Amino acid sequence: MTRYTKQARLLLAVDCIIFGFDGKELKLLLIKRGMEPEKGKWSLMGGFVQHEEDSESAAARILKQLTGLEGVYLEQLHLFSDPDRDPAERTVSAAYFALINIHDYENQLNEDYRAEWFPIHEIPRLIFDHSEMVQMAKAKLQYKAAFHPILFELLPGKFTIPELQTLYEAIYDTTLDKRNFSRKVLSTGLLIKQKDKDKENSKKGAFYFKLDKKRYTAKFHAFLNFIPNPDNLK
Amino acid sequence: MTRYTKQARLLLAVDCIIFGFDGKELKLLLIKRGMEPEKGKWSLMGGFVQHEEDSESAAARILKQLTGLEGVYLEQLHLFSDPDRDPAERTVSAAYFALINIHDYENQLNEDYRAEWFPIHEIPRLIFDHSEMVQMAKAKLQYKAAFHPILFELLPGKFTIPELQTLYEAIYDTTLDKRNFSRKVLSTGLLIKQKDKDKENSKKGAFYFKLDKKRYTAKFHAFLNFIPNPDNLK
DNA sequence: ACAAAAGTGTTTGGATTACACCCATGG
DNA sequence: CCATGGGTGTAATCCAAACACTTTTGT
Repeated sequence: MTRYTKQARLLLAVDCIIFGFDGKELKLLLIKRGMEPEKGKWSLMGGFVQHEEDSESAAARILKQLTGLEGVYLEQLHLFSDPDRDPAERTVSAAYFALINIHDYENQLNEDYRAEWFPIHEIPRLIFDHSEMVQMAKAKLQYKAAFHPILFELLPGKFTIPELQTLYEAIYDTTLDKRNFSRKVLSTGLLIKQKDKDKENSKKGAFYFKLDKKRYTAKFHAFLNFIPNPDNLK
Repeated sequence: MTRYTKQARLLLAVDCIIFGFDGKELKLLLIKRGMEPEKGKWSLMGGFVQHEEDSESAAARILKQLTGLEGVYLEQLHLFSDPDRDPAERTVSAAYFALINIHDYENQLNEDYRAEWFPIHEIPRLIFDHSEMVQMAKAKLQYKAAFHPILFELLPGKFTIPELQTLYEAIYDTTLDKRNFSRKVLSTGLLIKQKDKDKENSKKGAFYFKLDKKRYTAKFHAFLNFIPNPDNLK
């Protein structure tokens, strides 16, 4: 059997940039690294790709290890391959970003990792090139969410329009006109109005909506233009 | 020194999806694979990432090996990591796509690889998962070119508006209205009209334009909306 | 003189924006 | 009864699309 005898072998890791939204702020789930080097420092959740799995499965496995969640939105971001990125040994890392419903996650948390949610504007210093990964993930999320209805992945099954607007405002660090916003969102035909209201956040109460799963799947790649001037993104 | 002793090591390759434009058609540069397995079959140009280099440098090196070109537009596409993608040995591959000016390339060709340009609609069967890579690269090129002025990378330093339009039409397999197209393109302020004309392709002759490099760099990430209805892309 | 491609302007409809008031409720 | 946030409509503007004729010149 043929083998590529002269070539260098290396380690393949995956790291997950895990976004969550608590109704108010965009957050990132970080852990205290459990192994040397840099043990005890803040880090993205990661792990090594095993011999019989691809990097997508590895990312899903690792995400489940930490959060207990399956079927989460997970997308390959970038391969980071600087020869010196990990001082211990040549390791390249495929970064994935995940969008999770922060409420699903509560209670399921694997205590082993001492994970914590950090507001996106208060990310601590991270090991290796993880800060760069976070930067890139943020940029990609902004880019993608400007055109595709991806942010619903961050919300619970039932949500209100004002909640959704707060989420967009958090992602883009801006404020939006609520009349224009709700018109745009509703005009996509992706939302189904419910009979009940959320009374937590206001006296009047705001109607809940659910995603129309069929149309969501169908329109996922359509260009929806939620954001007024998507220039000056990257 | 710490090492990750229990983990599996593997090979990291890069493969390049090399696009070119001959003024008429979008093309892809393929080689006859020179090693086992699958020796002699059509393949993307690729190679292994060396111990002291990152995957970007490896892709640039490999591109130069084949075409002699440096400073080429090169962008990471995706990491392909199916455990069985290479039957010889576990190898993951970072795919990069390159946009080159097909005329720069002529004459410099490295004969060793028996490379040939194939029209994008007549790609032969490729080894491993290379067809999937090509598919993804095409989709990404379409996606990106709908918003960003990336296609100039495929043209020579001097080009005409009709040439540019032909290129867009080739990428999207469609036809465009030349009045609307030229207005849009010129309104970006990216083009500088030259004094001379191309007399090859018409009796009247079409004025040459050059890219305004400064503005091109500045506006590279802006949203230019060259394509009427970018829905139904992916 | 005619064929072939380049170049150019106007009109129309739809979409996006800006903007302000009323509604329902809990305290 | 009033403070708080939810919900809705309209007018003005801008942008994109549709569309046709004139120009140049090689043959």
